[in-house]
Amino acid sequence: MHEIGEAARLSGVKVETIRYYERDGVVPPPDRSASGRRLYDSAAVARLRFVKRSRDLGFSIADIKTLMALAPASGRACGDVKEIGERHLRDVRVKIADLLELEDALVALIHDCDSGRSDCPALRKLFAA
Amino acid sequence: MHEIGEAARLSGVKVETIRYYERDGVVPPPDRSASGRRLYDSAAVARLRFVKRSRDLGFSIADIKTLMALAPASGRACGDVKEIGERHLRDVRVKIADLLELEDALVALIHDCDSGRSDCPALRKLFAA
DNA sequence: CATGCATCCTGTAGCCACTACAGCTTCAAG
DNA sequence: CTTGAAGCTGTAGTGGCTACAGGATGCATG
Repeated sequence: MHEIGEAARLSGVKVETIRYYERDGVVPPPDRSASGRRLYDSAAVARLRFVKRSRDLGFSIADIKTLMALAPASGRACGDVKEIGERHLRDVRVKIADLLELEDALVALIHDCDSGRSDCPALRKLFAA
Repeated sequence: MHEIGEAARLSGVKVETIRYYERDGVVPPPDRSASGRRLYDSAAVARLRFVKRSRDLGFSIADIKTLMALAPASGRACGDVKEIGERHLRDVRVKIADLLELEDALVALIHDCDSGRSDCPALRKLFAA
């Protein structure tokens, strides 16, 4: 059994964030010690790690709740997981495409800028009709 | 002189967002009609368009405030603008790199998933120690 | 002149996923 | 027995909007 600080160290989720996840219903409320401190067993720590990994992969809290609910299920689960993953993958690819366009636009924007210039081409472009 | 709705149409910034920008100090408070309605001249509309373009390019509100302040200045301005643009460009490139990694990780995650499977490899990976 | 409807106004609350206090209690070490 | 770290609850703040509620105004029609 681990107190919240150790659970944080073991899972990579910060203490405040763990409490937030509990409030938000992402993870179930853990047992408490006689004095009211949260006590996490290894399954609870594994759940926190699951949430951490999923967040690092960019899944929303809503998606993670769904994934957590699917975890103990069987049969249909894997297809549902795949669907969530593929939807997220599509979102990520859209974001990448957007950012690549953005990159080009930014390069073009500041291309002719120079510290000595009195008439800034970037500002001009941003202000142009 | 345009009321806020027309200013919104001309600039591409939504009505509520224009009011938010005013509250936040991104754009100065415009003149008012006798009955208290906001009235925007073409310079004010141009400022809104400037903010819109900059936001579309991913600049933060804080950066946009700086850019707006630099706009009327001369001499040093263009170098400062370039600096803000380059910093933002670096951020964008970091985000692109992160998302490309994420893309790979997601592909790997759901690669072996299938709707018929009872043991989901994605969930397994997320739960793994 | 009255009615209706669009548009405007202010002020406040909600979104996401945390993060950061304030003010308190508990626990282990010295 | 004191000190300091770590725990607790509850609330407010972050960015950049968005969405009401509840009212006033302005313009076209009957």
